[in-house]
Amino acid sequence: MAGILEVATAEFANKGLSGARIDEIAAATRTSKRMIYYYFGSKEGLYLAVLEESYRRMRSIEADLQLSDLSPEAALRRLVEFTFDHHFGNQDYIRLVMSENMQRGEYLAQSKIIQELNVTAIEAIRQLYDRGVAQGLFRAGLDAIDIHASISALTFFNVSNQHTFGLIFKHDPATDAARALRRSNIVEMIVRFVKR
Amino acid sequence: MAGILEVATAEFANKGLSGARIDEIAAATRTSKRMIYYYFGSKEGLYLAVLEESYRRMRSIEADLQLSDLSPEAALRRLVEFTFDHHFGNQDYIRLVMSENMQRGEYLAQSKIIQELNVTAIEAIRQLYDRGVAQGLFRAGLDAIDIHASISALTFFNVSNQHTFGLIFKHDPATDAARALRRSNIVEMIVRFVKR
DNA sequence: GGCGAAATGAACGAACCAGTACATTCTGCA
DNA sequence: TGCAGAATGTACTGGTTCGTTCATTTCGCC
Repeated sequence: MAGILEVATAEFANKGLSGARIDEIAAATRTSKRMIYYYFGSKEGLYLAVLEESYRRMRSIEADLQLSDLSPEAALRRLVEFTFDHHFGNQDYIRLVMSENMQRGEYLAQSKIIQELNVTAIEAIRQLYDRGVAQGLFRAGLDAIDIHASISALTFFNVSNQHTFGLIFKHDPATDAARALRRSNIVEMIVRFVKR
Repeated sequence: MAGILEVATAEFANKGLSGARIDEIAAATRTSKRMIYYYFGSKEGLYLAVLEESYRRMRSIEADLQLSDLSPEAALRRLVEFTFDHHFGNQDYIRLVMSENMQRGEYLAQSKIIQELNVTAIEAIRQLYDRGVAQGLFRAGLDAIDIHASISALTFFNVSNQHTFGLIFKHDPATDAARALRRSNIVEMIVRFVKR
C-alpha cells in the first residue's frame, strides 16, 4: 500500500490528475487495480492521499532546521538556501502543488490535515525576523507570511517554470553553475529586503 | 476561427491539455467539432495554436511600455508594477504557462514563433539597468535575465499558487488591500536588490 | 451560369478508461 | 479445525471522447 502511494505520486506528479492512468499505476506496482479501489475508493481518493502524504513529508523535513542558534541574518540565509535546495530536490512535490493549483485547490480544500501544517514555516520566519528587528538589524513592520511568500515564489518558480523559462531564454538553468548563481541571488534578494 | 481560439483558450486554461474536451469547446462556439479538426487538425494542434497566440499577445502588450524617459528606478518600479498587474489580469495566460510546464515544455518546444519573442522584456530591463549602473544608482555585475527571472517568479507565483497558498495561510490574497500590499512589497524587493 | 475548392452538418466508430461483479483465497483467532 | 472478515484475481461494462466518414452546401471566380 505504501508502494501504491509511491507509484501514484510519480504518476500524478508527471501527468496531473486527469492525465494520470489508474491502469498504469496498477501495472507499476506489485498489486492490481482492484486493490487500488479497495484501499482508496476512487481515483480522486488516491490523488488526495498522495497530496496529503506529500504535504506531510514536506512539513516533517522542514521541522528540523536548527535556526535559533544562528544570527538572524545567518538563519534567514540558511532558511532560504534550504528551501531552494529542498524545492529543487523534490520536483514531484512541486508538480503536485502545480497540479493542485490547476484545479484551484479543490482537493487540498477537502483535506483535514492541511489545517495543522500551516504554522511550521511561518513560525521559523517570525522568530528569526523578530530577533532581527529586536537587534536593530532588520527593519520593522514586515509580515512573516509575506516574507514566506517571497521565498516560496522565488524558489518554487525556479523549478516549476524551468521548462518554459529555459526554452525562451536558452539560459539553461539545468547546469550546476547557473543554479548556484540563481540560488545566491535569491538569498541576497531576501536578505536585502528585510535588512534596514 | 478567432472564436474557436478564444473559447479554446479558456477551456485549456481551465482544465489543461488532458482535461480539456473538444466537444465542450465545439459546443461553446458557433461552429462545430468538425470545423475544429478542419482548421487545427487535432487537439494538440489546437492547443499549440492557443499557446502561441497567448504568448504573442503577451509580447505585443509588453512592447509599448515607455520606460526610457523615466529615471532608472522609476522605470524599474513601473516595469514591476506593470508585470504584476498584467499577470494578475491575464490569469488564462498564467494557467496556460503552468499547464505547459506540467508537460515539460513539450509543445512550446515545437513552436517556431517562440524564437522571436525572447528579447522584448529582457531588452527593456537591460537598458534601464545599464542606465542605472552608469548613473551610479545600481550596483554592477547583475544579469538582466536573472532580474527578469525574479520579477517573473514573484508576480507569476502570486497568481499561479494563489489557491494552495490561500488555503494554507488563510491570508486571503484575493482582497484588493492584500494584493496592493503584496504588489508594493514585490516592487520594493526588486528595487532593493539592484540598488547599490 | 458553371466549376473547383473551401466550408459545413450529422452521425458514427473505435479506443480508452474509471469503476464493478463475481468468485476465490488468504489470515487471524477462538 | 472452523469461521468471519480481509485481501485478491479476472473479466467485464458503460460511458466518454478523439477523430473520421460521407454527403451536402457555400463561395470565389471566369
